[in-house]
Amino acid sequence: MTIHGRAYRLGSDPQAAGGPRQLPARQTEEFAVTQVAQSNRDRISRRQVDKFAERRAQLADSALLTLSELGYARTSLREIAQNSEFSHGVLHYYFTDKVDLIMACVRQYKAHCVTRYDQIVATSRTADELKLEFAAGLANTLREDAAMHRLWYDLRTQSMFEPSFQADVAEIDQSLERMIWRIVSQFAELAGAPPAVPPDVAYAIFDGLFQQSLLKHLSGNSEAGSELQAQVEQLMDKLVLSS
Amino acid sequence: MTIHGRAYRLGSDPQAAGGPRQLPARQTEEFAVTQVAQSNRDRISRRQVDKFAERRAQLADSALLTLSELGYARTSLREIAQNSEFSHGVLHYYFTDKVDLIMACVRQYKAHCVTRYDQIVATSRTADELKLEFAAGLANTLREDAAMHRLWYDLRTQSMFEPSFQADVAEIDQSLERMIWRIVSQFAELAGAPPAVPPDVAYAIFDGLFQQSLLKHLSGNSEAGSELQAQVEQLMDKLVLSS
DNA sequence: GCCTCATCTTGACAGTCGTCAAGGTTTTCT
DNA sequence: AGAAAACCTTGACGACTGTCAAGATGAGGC
Repeated sequence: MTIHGRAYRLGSDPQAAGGPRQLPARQTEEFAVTQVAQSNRDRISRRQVDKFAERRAQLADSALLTLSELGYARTSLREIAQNSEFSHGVLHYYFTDKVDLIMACVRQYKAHCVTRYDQIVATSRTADELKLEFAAGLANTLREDAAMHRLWYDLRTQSMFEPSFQADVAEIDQSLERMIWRIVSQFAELAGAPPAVPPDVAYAIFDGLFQQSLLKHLSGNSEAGSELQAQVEQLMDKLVLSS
Repeated sequence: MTIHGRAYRLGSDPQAAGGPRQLPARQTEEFAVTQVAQSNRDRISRRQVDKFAERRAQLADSALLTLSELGYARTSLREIAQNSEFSHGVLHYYFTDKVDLIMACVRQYKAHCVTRYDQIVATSRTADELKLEFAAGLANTLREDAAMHRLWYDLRTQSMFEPSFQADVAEIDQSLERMIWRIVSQFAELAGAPPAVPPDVAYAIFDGLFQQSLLKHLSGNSEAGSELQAQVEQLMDKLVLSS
């Protein structure tokens, strides 16, 4: 009756692959259950789903560390498991396959990353303040989270070869574009001048700058961070139309 | 006496790993050879070196095709050999290991790529002409050589993980930066205004734009090429200081 | 307390990987 | 022509890969 406990992909639910066992899916097939038993079962299965999703997140988090250290090409499931507190079998229990795991990692990454500058956007009172804080924030994450950033570029490039990565990667890329646009448009508003470039161009510019700086930083150039900071400060002004 | 025919890495020669057999290296150890015999031997070994380098180039070319189709993570030496007209053993005859092969590919790529716009730079008579031709050229190679470009981004990202890739990748990236700068500085000169950004920023901007467009193109957006073209045309004017 | 099911470990499978050695084939030199 | 060296093929090795099944372990509901 019950699948003996392996993760499986739910056709309808593209996200967290639907809880432990197929309990939530099975409910609809059940016949004649009392109202109270039904709601009881709901409560239970929801708890199970939560636990399942929690461990998935925990494993994805751990996998992110390994991936960011080795890169996609050199990371095996066994290596990921070894850097977690579980054995390699668990991965196949919580993820249908490697792609499923990697995608969970990508989504986990997004959660960490995408709201990074919203605080700055919300609190900055002048265009200059926003510009300086943004530049400093970029330089800081370049230095602090270099490994994670290179993983993002790695996975994004993988999506150019692996169609199964495309959808999720594209979605994150778009939310990064929106993140950048919140900054640029707010900067333009504070400066009292319209933006000089559309959202996708603004994102491409900062993404290109950041990637170049990351390359320099990871090849041992310790000035890459402050250089990026200066570049961003000088560039921001050019992204709004001066009167 | 003679190594039985395997490729080996020469400490002094970082490039094509020094010819067939160790002949060129052995000459210095020889004692008492007549002048004519020496020059004769030179002629011979040079021909052998040429042949050796030729086949290396041929194999690297073939490998580039496979790599650009599958990406670094999914390309094996056996797959590369299968897409060439040789067996998998030859690769180990002409290349010391996988890294050696990949680096040969990267250098091969550079030869194809780096002078792409020099013709345009040399013949354009006005700033507008240069701008339009450059934008059209970028859009064209985006469509025609998409697979090769994604491989470049793949390998460049690999260099963030693999230190053995760093030197060669950095060198190519710098010559790409110079390529872009030849265009921008010539554009500025024709426009009669100084460039608004330094070389590294200019390169980062176009690289970012191109990479975003490549992502869109490879995910099925058939407008990516013409969008890139329009973006570049609009952006070029902003890269020189208007009076 | 038992019983059930979720969870996790262990071990194994069929492949594939990079590498290398032995030997056959072709080219080159004398 | 014969010898030597260069070139290429074949087959194998140990290690590693993703995946999966069988079973141990543990917690929760009755």
